[in-house]
Amino acid sequence: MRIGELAKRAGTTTRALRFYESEGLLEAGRTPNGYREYDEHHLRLVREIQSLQAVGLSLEDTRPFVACLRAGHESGDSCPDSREVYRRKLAEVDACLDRLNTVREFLLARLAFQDPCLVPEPKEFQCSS
Amino acid sequence: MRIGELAKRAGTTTRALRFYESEGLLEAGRTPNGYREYDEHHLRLVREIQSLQAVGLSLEDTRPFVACLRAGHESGDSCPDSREVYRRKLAEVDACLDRLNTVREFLLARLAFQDPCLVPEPKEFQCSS
DNA sequence: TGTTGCGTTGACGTGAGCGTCAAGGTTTAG
DNA sequence: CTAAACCTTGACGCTCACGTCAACGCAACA
Repeated sequence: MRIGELAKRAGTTTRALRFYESEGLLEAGRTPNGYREYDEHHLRLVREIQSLQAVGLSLEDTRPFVACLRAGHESGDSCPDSREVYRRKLAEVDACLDRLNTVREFLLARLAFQDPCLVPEPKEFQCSS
Repeated sequence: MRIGELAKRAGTTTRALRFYESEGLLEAGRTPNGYREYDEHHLRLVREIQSLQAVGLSLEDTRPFVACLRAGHESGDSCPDSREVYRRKLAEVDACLDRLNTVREFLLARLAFQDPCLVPEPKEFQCSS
């Protein structure tokens, strides 16, 4: 199938697919006229990437999973590198939960009373996912 | 005091202070030679902005607090607009906590077993703070 | 007088993951 | 034959809160 169809079937855009390729995540074959050519295996890879992104992993973090699938494993997270990414992300999530709970307490307190002196935190504060 | 001293006392940079001014958050006076001129009140405003940013509020969100202080209130969060920002942020944080807990469960499950089919979520997923 | 260290504006860079043209070639339907 | 609907590469845009020059003016000290 060509890029438009793959995009449609995966529920994404051609731009995203070309971007994945530019990042070395999705190597496509080419037809004689230069069009990209994909198969079901590619669809599987794209779905894997999407699932992982939905959990908050960066594109870079999906790399080991894609490699794992391309290495022939039936699931992308059965390789050590993938599991390491899971562990790292879990730690991030835990830290983020702690931080957000603190923030939540702060907001509740501020909405309840007034003026308890603001205490700026260690600045290392970035929770996203 | 001039911009360098204010930056030092607030623990920030001159670039940030100029940026706040360009955003209309921090209006400075000018000496005859064109230098910006600040006082203790400005320092208070900068500290307010920093505290709020540390809790995960955007610069845009700090606007009502700054306005509240400039309106003469002793605390920036005693005005209705400020409290509304708190409430909105609290809702965001709650949604984020829910989402992160889901992600956490997912990661734990994946690290424990293998291969339970990935379920991509509603895509409206962005937790940051 | 020269140097160092302040200040000024302006403009481009950063990161993530694409969106959105631009300017063309190809294929397909009518 | 032609127009629509695909495809190609390349390049700039977007968000956010500044960082980092560049090129210059002003001030203080030896």
